[in-house]
Amino acid sequence: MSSRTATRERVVRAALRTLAGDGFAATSARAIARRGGFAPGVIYYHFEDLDDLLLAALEWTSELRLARYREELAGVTSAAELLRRLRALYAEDLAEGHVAAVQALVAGAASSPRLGPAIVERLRPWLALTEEVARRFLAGTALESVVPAPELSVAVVALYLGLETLTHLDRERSGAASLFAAAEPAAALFDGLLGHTQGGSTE
Amino acid sequence: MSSRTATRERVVRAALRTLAGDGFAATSARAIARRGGFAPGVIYYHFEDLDDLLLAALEWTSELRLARYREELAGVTSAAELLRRLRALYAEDLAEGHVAAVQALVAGAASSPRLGPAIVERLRPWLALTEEVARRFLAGTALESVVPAPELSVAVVALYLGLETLTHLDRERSGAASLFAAAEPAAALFDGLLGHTQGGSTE
Amino acid sequence: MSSRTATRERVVRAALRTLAGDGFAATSARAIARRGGFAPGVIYYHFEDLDDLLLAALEWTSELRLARYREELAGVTSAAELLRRLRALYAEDLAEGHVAAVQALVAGAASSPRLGPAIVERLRPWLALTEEVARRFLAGTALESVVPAPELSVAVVALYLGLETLTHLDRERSGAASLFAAAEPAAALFDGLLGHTQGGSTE
Amino acid sequence: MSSRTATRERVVRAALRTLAGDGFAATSARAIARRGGFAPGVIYYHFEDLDDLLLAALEWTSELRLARYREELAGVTSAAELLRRLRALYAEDLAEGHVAAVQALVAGAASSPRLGPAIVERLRPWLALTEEVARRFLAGTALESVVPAPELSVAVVALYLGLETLTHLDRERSGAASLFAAAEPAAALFDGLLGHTQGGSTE
DNA sequence: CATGAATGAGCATTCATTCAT
DNA sequence: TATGAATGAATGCTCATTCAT
Repeated sequence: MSSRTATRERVVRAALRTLAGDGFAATSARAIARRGGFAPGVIYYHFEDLDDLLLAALEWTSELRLARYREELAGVTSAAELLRRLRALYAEDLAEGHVAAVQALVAGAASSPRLGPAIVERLRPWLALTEEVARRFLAGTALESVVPAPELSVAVVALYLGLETLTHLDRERSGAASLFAAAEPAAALFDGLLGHTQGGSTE
Repeated sequence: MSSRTATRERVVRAALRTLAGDGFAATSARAIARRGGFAPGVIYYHFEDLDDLLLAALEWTSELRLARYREELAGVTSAAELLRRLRALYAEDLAEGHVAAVQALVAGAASSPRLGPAIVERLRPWLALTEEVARRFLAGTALESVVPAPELSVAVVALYLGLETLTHLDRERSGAASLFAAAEPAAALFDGLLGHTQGGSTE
Repeated sequence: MSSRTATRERVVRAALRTLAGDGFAATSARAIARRGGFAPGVIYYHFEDLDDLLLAALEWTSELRLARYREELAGVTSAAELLRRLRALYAEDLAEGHVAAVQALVAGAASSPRLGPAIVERLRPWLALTEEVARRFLAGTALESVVPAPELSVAVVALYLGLETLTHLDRERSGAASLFAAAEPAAALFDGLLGHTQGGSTE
Repeated sequence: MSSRTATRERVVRAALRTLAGDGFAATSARAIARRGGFAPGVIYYHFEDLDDLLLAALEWTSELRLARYREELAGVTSAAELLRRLRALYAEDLAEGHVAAVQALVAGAASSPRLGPAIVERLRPWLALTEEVARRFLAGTALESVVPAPELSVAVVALYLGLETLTHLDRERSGAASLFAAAEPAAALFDGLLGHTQGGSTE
C-alpha cells in the first residue's frame, strides 16, 4: 500500500531515530528495523547498504533543517536578533532529535573512507549558509577586513558540532544553553559598536 | 620479559595508534593487538576492559600533551604570540597523532554511558587550562565584562574538537591550518586595541 | 526453506544430542551447531540465548517423556507391574538419550543462578506424577501413615537423577539395570504383604 | 617457607572452596588461585593439570569425611540411631561445604572421559561403607533375602548425589532436611518389626 | 619454589548482508 | 514489494597452560 517513497521515508526516519536515540555504534540494520517496525531486508530493498541509508538520512534531515534555517535567518541583520533566532532554531533541533542524529553520524563515521567524504558533501550547504550570513554581518564593518567569512563559517560549523559532541558526553550539562546566554552581551556590543543602521528583522 | 608498566605502555600506544589511524569503530581488541604485535589476550591481562584501556590511553596522551601546553602557554601575554604557540603545539599534536586519537575517542564514545562521563572527567583539565588562559587575556580589557571565561573555554574546546571532526571527515583539507592563518589579523587587532602594556613573551 | 518451528525443533534436537553425547560443559553454541549442521547464528535467530535454548530443549523432551510415562503408568496397580513398566520406560529413555540429556543439563546447570530455578520449574510435573503414583500405591496399605508421598517422590526423582550421574561417570556399568532386577523380589513382597485385591493393569 | 605438602593442601582447599562456592563451570585455574591467594602457576607446579588438582581435592575431602562417617557409623545398629547420626553427619557435610564441592565435581565432570572413571574410583570406598552398613542392618532380618546389599548401596549413594543436585538447583528448599524428618517413622517401624535384639554399639 | 606475563584457542554473541519465498 | 530465515565473519572476552625469571 505504501508507495516506494513513502517506505523510503519510513526507513529514513527510523534510522534517524535510532541514531539519535542509541548512537552510531548501536545503529545496526536490525536496530533500525526494530524501531521502524519492518523487516531488516526492507533496508536492502530500498538502499544499497547501510552507509547508503545513513547518507540518505543525513540528506533528508539536513535539507529540512537547512530550509528552516534559511527561512529564519533570511532577513536578520542585528546580532542580537540573530542570536535569538539561532537559539530558537537550536531548540527545535534538540526537540526533533535532528542534531543528535547528525552529530552521531558525523562523529561515528568520521573515519570511514566511504562515509566521510559523502558527509562532507552534505555539510557544504551549511558552510555556504553560514558564510553568507557571516558575510552579511561583516559587510561594512571594521571587522570585514579582519575576519574572513569562509574561515569564520568553518569555525562556526565546527563549534556547533563540537558542542554537540560535548553535550553527548555529559548528558546533564547543557553547554549550548549557557553559551547562548553568555553570547548575549557580546551580540549587544557588536550591534552597538559595529551595527548597521537597520533595527533587525522587519517581519 | 617486559615489565608490567612497559607492556602497559606498549598496549596503550597501540590503542592510540589504532584510534588515530582507523577510528573509534575499528578500534577493536584484535585491531589493537595486530597493530601492537601482541596477542589480544594481553590487553585483558593488563586492563579490565577495552573501555578501561581506551580511558588509560586518553589519560596517558592527555597528560603528556597537557604538560606541553601548560609549559608553552605559561608566560604568553600577547594574542599574536599565543596564536603562534598554539599553532606550533597543534602541529605537534598532528604529527604525533594525539589529536586524531583523542577526537576519535571523544566522538566515538559520545553515546557510551560508561565511557562518556569518564572522558568528560579527563577533559576537565583542558577546560581549566583554557579558562585560565582566557581569564589572563581578558583581564583588564574592555571584553572582560562581556565575555565570560568559563563559557569561552567551553567554546574553545568544542571548536578544537569540532575542527578535528571536520578534518577527519575530509582528509585532504586542513581546515585548522587556514584557520590559524586567518586568525592572525584578529589577534593583531586584539593586541592593538585591547592589549595590555606588556610586550608579549619575554623569551 | 524450513518453517520457523521446524528449524527450532532441529536446533532443539541438536542441543539434546550434544548434551547427551558431550555433557553440559561441552554443549557450546558451536558444538550444537556442528552437530546440527547449521551455522551458530541460527541458534540466536531462534532463541534468546544458549540458556533459552537449553530450557526449551528440556521442556521439549520432558513433555514428550512425561506424556509417555503418564500413559504407561495410568492404570498400574501392582508393584510388580509398575516395576516392569518403569523398566521399559527407562529403556526407552536410554535409547533415545533423553535421560542423558536431562541429567547433563540438570547436573551441569545446578549452580547457574539463571538456569537453576527454571529447571526446577520444569522438574515439578515429574514430582507431581511421582507423588500421584506413590499416593496410589500407598493408599490403604500399612505404609500409608509411615511414608509421606511428597518426600517419597522427591527421593524417587533424586534417585533417578543420581543413578544417571553415576552411570555417566562410569559408562561401562549399567547400575540402573541391576537395580531394576534387584528390586523385583521387593516388589513381589510388597504386592504379597500389602497388595490391594487388584490383578494388575486393567487396560 | 611452606613445605611441599603444605602448599599442596593450600591449593587443594582453595579448589574445594571454589567448587563449593562457585560451581564446576566457574572453577578455573585463575578462580582457584584468586581464592587461595597464590599465582595460577602454582597449580601447575604441584599438579599435572586442573583435572589432577580436582581429583586430588576430591580424594582429600573424601578421605576426611569417610573417616568421620566410618567412626560415627561403626557401632550403630538401630535404624533410628543410624538416621540420627546420618543427619548429624550430613549437617557437618553441609557446614563444611564438602557435599557442595563433591556434588559440583561429580555432576560437572560426569561426562569427562578423563575425570569420570577416576571419580568413580574415589567413590568406591563410599559404596563399600554403605554396603557394609546395609549388610549389617539386613543381616538376620526378613529383608535379607529380598534386598541385596550391593544394589542397595548404589541406590543410597545415588540418592545422596541426586538430593544434592536438587538442592543446588533450588537453593531455598532443603529437600534433605524434610527427608530426614520423614524417614523417622519408617526407621522406627523397621526397628520395631525387624530389629535385632541387640541394644546398639558393642564398643 | 613461586611468580606473573604471555599465548592461542575457544567462548557467547551480534553483525551486515543475501535470498528463497 | 516485503518477509524472515540463514550465513559466515567479526566482536569482546576468558580459558588452561607455558615459561622465563
